[in-house]
Amino acid sequence: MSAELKSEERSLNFLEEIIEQDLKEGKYKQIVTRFPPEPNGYLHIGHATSICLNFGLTKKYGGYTNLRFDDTNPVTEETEYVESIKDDVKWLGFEWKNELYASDYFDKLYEFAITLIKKGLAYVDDSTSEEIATQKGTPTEPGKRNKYADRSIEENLQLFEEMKAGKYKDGEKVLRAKIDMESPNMIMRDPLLYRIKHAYHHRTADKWCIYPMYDFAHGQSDSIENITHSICTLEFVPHRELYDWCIEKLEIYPSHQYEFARRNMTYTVMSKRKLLQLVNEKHVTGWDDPRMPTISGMRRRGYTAAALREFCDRVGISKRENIVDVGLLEFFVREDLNKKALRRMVVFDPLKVVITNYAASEEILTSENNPEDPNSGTREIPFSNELYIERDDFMETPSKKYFRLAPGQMVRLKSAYIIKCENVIKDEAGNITEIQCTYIPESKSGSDTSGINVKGTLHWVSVKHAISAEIRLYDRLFKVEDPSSGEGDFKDYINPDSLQIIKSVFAEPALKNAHLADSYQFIRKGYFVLDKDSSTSGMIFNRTVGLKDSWAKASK
RNA sequence: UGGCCUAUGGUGUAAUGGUAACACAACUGAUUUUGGUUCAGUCGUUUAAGGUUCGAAUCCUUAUAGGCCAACCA
Repeated sequence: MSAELKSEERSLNFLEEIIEQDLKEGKYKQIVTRFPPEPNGYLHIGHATSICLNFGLTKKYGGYTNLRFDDTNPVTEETEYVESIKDDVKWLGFEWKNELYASDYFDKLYEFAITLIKKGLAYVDDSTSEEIATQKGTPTEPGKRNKYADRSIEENLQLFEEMKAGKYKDGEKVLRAKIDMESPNMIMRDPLLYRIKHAYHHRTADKWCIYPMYDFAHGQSDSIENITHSICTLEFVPHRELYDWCIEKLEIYPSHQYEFARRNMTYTVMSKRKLLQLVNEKHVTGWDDPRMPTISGMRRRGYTAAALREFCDRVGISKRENIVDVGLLEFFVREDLNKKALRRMVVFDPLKVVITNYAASEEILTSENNPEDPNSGTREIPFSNELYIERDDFMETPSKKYFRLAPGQMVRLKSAYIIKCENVIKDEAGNITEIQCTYIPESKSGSDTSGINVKGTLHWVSVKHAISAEIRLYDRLFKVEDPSSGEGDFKDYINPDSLQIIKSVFAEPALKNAHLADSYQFIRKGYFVLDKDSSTSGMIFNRTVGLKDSWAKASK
């Protein structure tokens, strides 16, 4: 409820303003958007921004959003990608009205091309790609039209028909729009509409050997679907002129294109080409490697859909170049997980503690599952006279602000007793092998009558009850904030320590029942989630994100 | 040497001609059986120069900086 209040207080972004204006003027009864991925890679956090935008807008203003695969280039597109994209959109929590494909419109698009030819607005060009590039001029010099532009409508019709029939090899001919070779906008210098590709298409198979270019497919697809607001990223701004030209000449439903700045994030890369490279060259284990900025990677890492949605909403959109701090995303992940994650105790680097005055062999203690959520219940934790604590929770000669265990000092064991360090045992090499402590019986958690106040509380695990698990600690994939902007190859900036594996940690028994996709907070350690690599023989946990650690910062 | 887009704290976004603000980050302090959470506070911003105006982050001009455009990619 307070979240609703907040969103109402929040001001409109420039697209919401446009839409509210359109609605006010009665331009549309409802708005229709689309999310138009090309199935040539997995979706990343930048796409999540677009998804939240497109689906969020129609949810807010009434209308619907289509999922449309922009599959006009058969050589890079695969069904695997189609499936992953659908999974990701669903997981993010959105429902599309129609699942569509640009390839659904290939017949229609072919008709559109014929229409343009008949209007004298398109021609078949026999030039090579090099010739076309040369004739196009440069941003500062106008281009020149070649002789093929003079072909008759009849000839163009016949040649285009022959292109479709497979009479020509790849690259032998193209269909171009006849617009303006001298336009200051390079896109308008007789852009290519169709090219020949004798390639198998993931949906139309071998039906076609000519395929429309983006500029001749996207706007028309929008138009066919009656998209009211076609939202894309800034690099398509110059294409808008052609987008509008096609709609005007074809006299079809006038969809309109609006552009916003793509989302960049620190310490990662966001282009599908680069991500594909990381996958292909095995710098990561796959598209869903938890270090990847992909939606599937983040999901596997333990980021929640709610956190991603909140991130997209709260960061907002604009038209300026940006690189958002990955720390902001991590903030929303922590904010969400703090409310939801069950608390568990896990010791990563064990140091044995023996309670010398503990007479019973063991007892069962209870602890809250999540202090932030009273409905989360409690769990049982076995306690005994032999425990593990974290090695860095003990210091033989502590610094002044060190609140943890040290000779003669007392600490609280979380949900258990206060203990006092009496003796330090070392091996011959001088390594600490064991800490001997006494406990304060009347300091039991929940019924503490000891009157003792301690500054530090430690997590712990009973030695004989501990279960084992593997832990994967992830760090940023790159060492620098913007790997793409530096000199040289972005891969030069890969962080060699982005994955640290701890083969065996000691966990409290309650963790045995961990489920995939359940998030846990390992107390004082961070948020973790069970990885799909886990088997019956061993559990593997991914670190989603660490806890804020002001002590680590202060002690530096 | 063409055209287009954009410039607000460290970062991301507001303010729509009328008091420059919110979140994150950073820093203090309080609370705390997680050095977590929570709470209170501090820090710091309109690229520059002109112009219009009673009044400009906002409108205009110029400059500067960054981005995009010369793929048979999207």
